[in-house]
Amino acid sequence: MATRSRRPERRQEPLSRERIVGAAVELLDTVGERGLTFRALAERLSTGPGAIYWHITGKAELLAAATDAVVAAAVSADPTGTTGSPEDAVRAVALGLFDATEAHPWLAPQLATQLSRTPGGTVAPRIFESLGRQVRAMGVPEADWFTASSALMHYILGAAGQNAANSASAGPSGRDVDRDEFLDTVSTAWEGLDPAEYPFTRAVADQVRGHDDREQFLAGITLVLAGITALHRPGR
Amino acid sequence: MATRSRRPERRQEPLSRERIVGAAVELLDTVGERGLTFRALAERLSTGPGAIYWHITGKAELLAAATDAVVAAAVSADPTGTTGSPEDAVRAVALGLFDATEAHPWLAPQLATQLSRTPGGTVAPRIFESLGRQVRAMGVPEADWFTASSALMHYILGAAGQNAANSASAGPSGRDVDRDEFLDTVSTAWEGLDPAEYPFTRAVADQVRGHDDREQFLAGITLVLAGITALHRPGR
DNA sequence: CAGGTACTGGAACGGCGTTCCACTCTGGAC
DNA sequence: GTCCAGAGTGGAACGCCGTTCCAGTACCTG
Repeated sequence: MATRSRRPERRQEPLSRERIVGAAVELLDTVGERGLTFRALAERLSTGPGAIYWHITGKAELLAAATDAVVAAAVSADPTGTTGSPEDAVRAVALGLFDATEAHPWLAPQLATQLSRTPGGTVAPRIFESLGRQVRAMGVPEADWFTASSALMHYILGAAGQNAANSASAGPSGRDVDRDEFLDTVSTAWEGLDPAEYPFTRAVADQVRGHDDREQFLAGITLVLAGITALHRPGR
Repeated sequence: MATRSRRPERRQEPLSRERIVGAAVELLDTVGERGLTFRALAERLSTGPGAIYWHITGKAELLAAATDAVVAAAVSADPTGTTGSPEDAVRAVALGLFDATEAHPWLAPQLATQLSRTPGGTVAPRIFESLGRQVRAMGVPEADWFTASSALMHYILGAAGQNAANSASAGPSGRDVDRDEFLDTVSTAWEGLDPAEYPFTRAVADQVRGHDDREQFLAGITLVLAGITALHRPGR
């Protein structure tokens, strides 16, 4: 069966950069960053560690490629019509990244490492472009494009990084329970801080309990957008 | 010399958590994150790897302690009088962290990893407290304290993480040159992107060249502060 | 069918985090 | 002054990692 003459299929499917990166993402999602080893990756691909090095330079490139693949999918997710305002489009991009960091808990630290160690990479321009277009559409003057877009990107990356610890393992139903448990733990820990040194943190500790990360994240976006409007929008 | 009877000094100075963390920070600063190994640390402390484990659980705790030590020093740096406005105090805290990530290039990725993996740690409350007090002083109503402080913290951490790649090795004089070279590289890379996919990024590419990171960072802070004022300050 | 090239995968290397344990040193009991 | 329990030390060893090496295989070209 299948065209024998054209593709006799060496083994099953030839190894390729794409297949390797895909397997790496799966491995990261299931067993975490420490579980991604070349041996485990080789076993999953039914090959040896050496074969992988023909397609990938090393672990750094592997992680970069995995990060890039996930980010590319996240920011290019342009689901329904783009009928909304530029502000809504910014929110959509931001939420795409936020959700990606929740779906892939390894993403946030990896993003930070990537961006601070290899700023010439493909990840930063991808995010920057998606946000910048909307900033331009908001009517911000060209001189302020960079400042406004950077501020948005920095807030998004900072916030996404923070909120990535929640989704515990992979409970399909117990997710909200885990979340509440987690927030409760943090809240309790903050309430137990030294009153002399942490009066403010203690005062807001119970605002943490039961709050919605997504909503909180969006509130921050709104705040930054308001700042852009207040400072960089000429006509008012 | 010295009181022989009281402290005969076992070797020179007894090993302690403090001494270990201090050496770890020095090692991180000089040879980078990959250079911080238990063997190198042991050699620097004139001991063996095993002795370190009596004081520190493992590498994770070592990195957490090093991060915490640097952050604590950064946010508590309260130099001149606090006569300025709360907004200026926010800027001071933010710059403290910004400068810390420049002085310790390993800090930014470490912060992200720390905060997303161990949010109950001491690092987040430290930063949150410093910022939150000023938010309160700005007259933000209590219900918005958490949102405003979080937004500030997220922006600061996101931005600090981004800008940490610049200070190359340790050139005492050639720092600005390195900076300009680095920005030039990024700018050139952005100009070389596909015009169809990255029109916006290409358009702002030369704004990157020769800009001042610190100034840019402060512009973002101003932007977030403006958002807070616009949205959360009752009497406008 | 011969030869070259693209690709494979198992074996091996150096170095890492961590554990183990024989040992030293020290303060308190008698 | 003697002794001892236990805190503290540090070198050796273990298992696993990223990476390299290379003999071998499968495919394409002529």
